[in-house]
Amino acid sequence: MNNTINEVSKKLRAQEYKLTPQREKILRVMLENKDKHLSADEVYILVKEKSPDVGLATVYRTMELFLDNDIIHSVNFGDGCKRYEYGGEKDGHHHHHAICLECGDIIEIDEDLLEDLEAKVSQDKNFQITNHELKLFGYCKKCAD
Amino acid sequence: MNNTINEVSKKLRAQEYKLTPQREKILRVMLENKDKHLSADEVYILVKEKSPDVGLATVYRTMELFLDNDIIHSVNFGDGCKRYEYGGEKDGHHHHHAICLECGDIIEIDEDLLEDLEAKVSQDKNFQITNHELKLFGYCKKCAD
DNA sequence: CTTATTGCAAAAGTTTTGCACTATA
DNA sequence: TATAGTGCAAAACTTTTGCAATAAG
Repeated sequence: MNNTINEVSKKLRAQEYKLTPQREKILRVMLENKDKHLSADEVYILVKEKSPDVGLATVYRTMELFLDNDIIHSVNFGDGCKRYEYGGEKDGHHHHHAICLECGDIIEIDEDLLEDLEAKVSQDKNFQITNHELKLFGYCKKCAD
Repeated sequence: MNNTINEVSKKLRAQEYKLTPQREKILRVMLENKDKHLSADEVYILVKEKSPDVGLATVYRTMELFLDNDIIHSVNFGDGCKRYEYGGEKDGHHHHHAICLECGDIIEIDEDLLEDLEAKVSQDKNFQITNHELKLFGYCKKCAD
């Protein structure tokens, strides 16, 4: 993890940004919650637990900075706020989500499986695809009728 | 179009809801903008042009009603607000979107092409899929390098 | 008449911004 | 000591809600 933090620090410095103590704390929270989809407020609460003197505005500004520098990416599940996950867009196409309409559980789908579709769209529509986002809605094992 | 309005009216009455004049005006705006993705505020502005005495709260409440009754569906492009499009979820899996990162253009993709992927996910994860949402990001013909 | 629906204004929730203060190179 | 970064509070936006007035069966 410290290795990752160093890499991020380097990436930021390359763009003349600093990895300040606050930003590092926020980054640590993102790394410790790689599997979750945290809202800005949730990040804020988690950061506050260990460092009570970090402001919510700093969290928002840091998320924006991390997004711009491709350190995190955001997803929107339509629940009223943006959610963030460690890992940039340019790290390649990332995983999909299956969202249970009953219990709200989110299942990660690591396989890609969109190559054929993308090939067709790129050809038919003359659209150069750099990334994608797929959400499947339905019912998980527990909740299926 | 009047035909569609009658169908919606029937659908609502079946659930003991009325197609009030306000709701009909909102529905007309949705029908006149089938190809667009309107925010609540944009719908409000369009409705106001012809009927200045309709309130924004009514637009929000009507969108909720139309969503519940599968008359419209919503999409979220991460720009700070929900967007709505005529046509329900249950009308079958609907089209995908290719979003140009340069000019913001949204290209509709009518083909589905996700059957194989869904079959695999449903089997591997034991997840019963009822709908999906796919966004492709990249560069359109005009903007491609 | 009785109940659903509406408009308005207020409230709630998320995100952004202005500004004075602080840390840091 | 310049400049980037921060915390706080205020503002901006989207969405929801309470409530009295209205409309419609």
